[in-house]
Amino acid sequence: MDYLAGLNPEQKAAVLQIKGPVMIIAGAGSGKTRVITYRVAHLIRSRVDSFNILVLTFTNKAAREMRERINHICGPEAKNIWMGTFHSVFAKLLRVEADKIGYPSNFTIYDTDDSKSVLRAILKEMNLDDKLYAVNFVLNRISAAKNNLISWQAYQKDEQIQSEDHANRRDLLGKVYETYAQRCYRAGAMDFDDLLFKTNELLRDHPDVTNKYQHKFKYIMVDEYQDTNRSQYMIVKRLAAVNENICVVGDDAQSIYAFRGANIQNILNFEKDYPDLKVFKLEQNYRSTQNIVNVANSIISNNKEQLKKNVFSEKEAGDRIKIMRAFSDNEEGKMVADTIMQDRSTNGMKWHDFAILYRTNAQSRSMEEALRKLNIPYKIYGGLSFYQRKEIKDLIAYFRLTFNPNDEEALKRVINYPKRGIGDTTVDRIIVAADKNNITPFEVVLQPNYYIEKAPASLSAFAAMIQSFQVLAKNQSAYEAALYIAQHSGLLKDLYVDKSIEGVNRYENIQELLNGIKEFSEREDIEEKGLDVFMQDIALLTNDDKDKNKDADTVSLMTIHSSKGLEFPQVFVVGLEENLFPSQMSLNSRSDLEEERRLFYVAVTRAERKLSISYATSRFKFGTLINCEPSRFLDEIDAKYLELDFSAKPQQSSSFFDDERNAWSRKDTNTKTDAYKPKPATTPPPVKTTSILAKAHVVSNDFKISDTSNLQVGMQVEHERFGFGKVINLEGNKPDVKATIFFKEIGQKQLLLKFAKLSIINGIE
DNA sequence: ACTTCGTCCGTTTTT
DNA sequence: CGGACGAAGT
Repeated sequence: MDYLAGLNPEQKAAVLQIKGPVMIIAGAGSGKTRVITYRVAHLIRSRVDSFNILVLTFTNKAAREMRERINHICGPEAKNIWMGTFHSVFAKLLRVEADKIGYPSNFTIYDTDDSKSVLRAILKEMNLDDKLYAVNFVLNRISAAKNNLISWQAYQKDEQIQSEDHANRRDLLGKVYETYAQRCYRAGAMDFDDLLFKTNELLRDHPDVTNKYQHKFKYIMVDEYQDTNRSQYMIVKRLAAVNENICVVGDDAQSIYAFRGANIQNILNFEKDYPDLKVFKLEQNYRSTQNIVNVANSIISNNKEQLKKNVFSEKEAGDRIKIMRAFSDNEEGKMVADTIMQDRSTNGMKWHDFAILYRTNAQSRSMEEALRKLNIPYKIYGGLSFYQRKEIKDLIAYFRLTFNPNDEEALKRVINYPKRGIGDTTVDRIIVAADKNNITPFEVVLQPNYYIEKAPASLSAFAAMIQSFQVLAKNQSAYEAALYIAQHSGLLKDLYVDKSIEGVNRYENIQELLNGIKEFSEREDIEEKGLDVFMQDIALLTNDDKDKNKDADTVSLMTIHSSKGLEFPQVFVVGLEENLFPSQMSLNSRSDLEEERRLFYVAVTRAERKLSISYATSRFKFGTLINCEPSRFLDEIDAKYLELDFSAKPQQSSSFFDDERNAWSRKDTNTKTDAYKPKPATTPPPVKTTSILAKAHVVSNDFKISDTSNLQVGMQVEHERFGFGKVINLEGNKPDVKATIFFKEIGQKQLLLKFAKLSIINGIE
């Protein structure tokens, strides 16, 4: 029982309570992960079969870390535990049970880009106003519906929803949702929300299946429970219904994902679901100094809705929290970089002891620039992940198509990449034919001449190629198949030819992916090593996956959202300005604002020893400079914990920041509104630059378009815009003759004669 | 069929 | 400022 020794009484009690419903309210830095891992270890030591344990997390990283730690304590038994993100665990389950809901077990997982692309196509087909039906809006709406377990049928029947859509002149949203759902189904694809939504349908409609998993997962633990949405909530509730050995862990103060459907009520009301619930509160913070904890507490106390708890620290009081004011976003970056430079040498710290946290990804730019200037090594977390890069998605699209030829998005992505003469019009014809005949686009491609007019021969070649991939993928290892596909699709060559910096980069990325697949192929610990297995949850992987040099000594930059669960000796929270943090979007409702405040709470509680908070009084937004006022959140912190790092005015009034805010409004009462108007009226109309170049050549009086069918090398010609030139080469056949012409004013150009308007001046000199 | 250029648009946050 | 999309040119 050695693992219990290092726990405080509350932690220990939570670990030991393995039967029945349990809720652990874990304040920031209170040793939550330890408690979960030890609790799992304790389950196994208590002779619970590891096959009967399910642990759900929100990020792959959390799952991986936890598995490692449990592995450490329990050894190989850990492997049998179902542990992972909601999305990956239920994707796995759905692949097993796919036939029950009419899906192939190798269904594709559409990422957000895929979903948007499907929607764009639908909205276009339906001829809907792209202002009213903005893709992002529509996707959010559908996503919200799914997360609340509202099917498209229910959506269309729901009077409240319908009247709301009607009032907004978006009557066809329900129809869009329906088409979207059908399109995904036809493609054998599920989006992120479907993974949970369909799991719910499966469990709802198949009692035998539900029963099976209820008895399999006798012990269920859910991390970050405050971030669950209705869909996740219902899955957990169903699975736990028989044994009720359900343990949820979370912190209502750190619920920051309402925007994607998380419902904080799930944790606030958990007790109502399980009356004989045992609640444990972990209130001692082992991470941060007292000052930091106190600041965090004073921030969160402004929220109305919360479970009451008293987070405290017994560490030293620590430094006061430094508030920095900058005059611009660039200066803010400079101040942060300077401070890092200085503190590192003064206090003998490592680069990796520092983190810079911001509200929006766009803010990383000014920080990066400042760090680069001082040669400070840094790493940006989040942003677009390896798997979101174009070249990676392209190759993966070939893989997807190989295993699921119905995957329409994958098909559209690669049917003409690399270029093989299948243009948009042909693709449109394919889609139309597929819709009309109620078949998948790939089936059209298999018999192009039967379904569409004027099918290019390259279509059949493309189909044959994909089919050859299918055969190959069955018989070869993941690596062999992947390499073959990369080569024979032409993708590898296409990238190889591009010798630009980005081109070389892309080529290297592909190599890196292939290496990753190779490693996968050589793994000893799994049975099935086909490319299809590798592919299964690749859509669910995110950035932190292939961190080869995660030990590198660098400053960390990331959004506050992605910092959740992490901790750093010294933290900078930047951009504490009205309309940025709190975000402008959150100012309309109390609950949104409270979520912003929780986000601030999360940011502050990442710091172990030192915390600096900064704001700028002006910054660039969409390329224009705007004025900013300090965030209201700054006022909410008790001033006694603060240290203002600029020549502060005498603090006679209750709040310094009030002064500054008033100063702004006195100076310019329109600051707020001006900044967010699309374009200030003062901006002069943009100067047309095109005509200047275009008119560089004045056409001769006797310019008339000649018949160029007998054009020969060496002839002098005149072009409307390019001026006088000499033909230096001709290539290509009949209608597609391409001429290379050297123009006196402009230089060498390639022109297609069937389009070019040329006047022949004279013959060969 | 493909390329290039101009316009419009917008940003939270992510599995 | 940067990406996404449509129009016009090649």
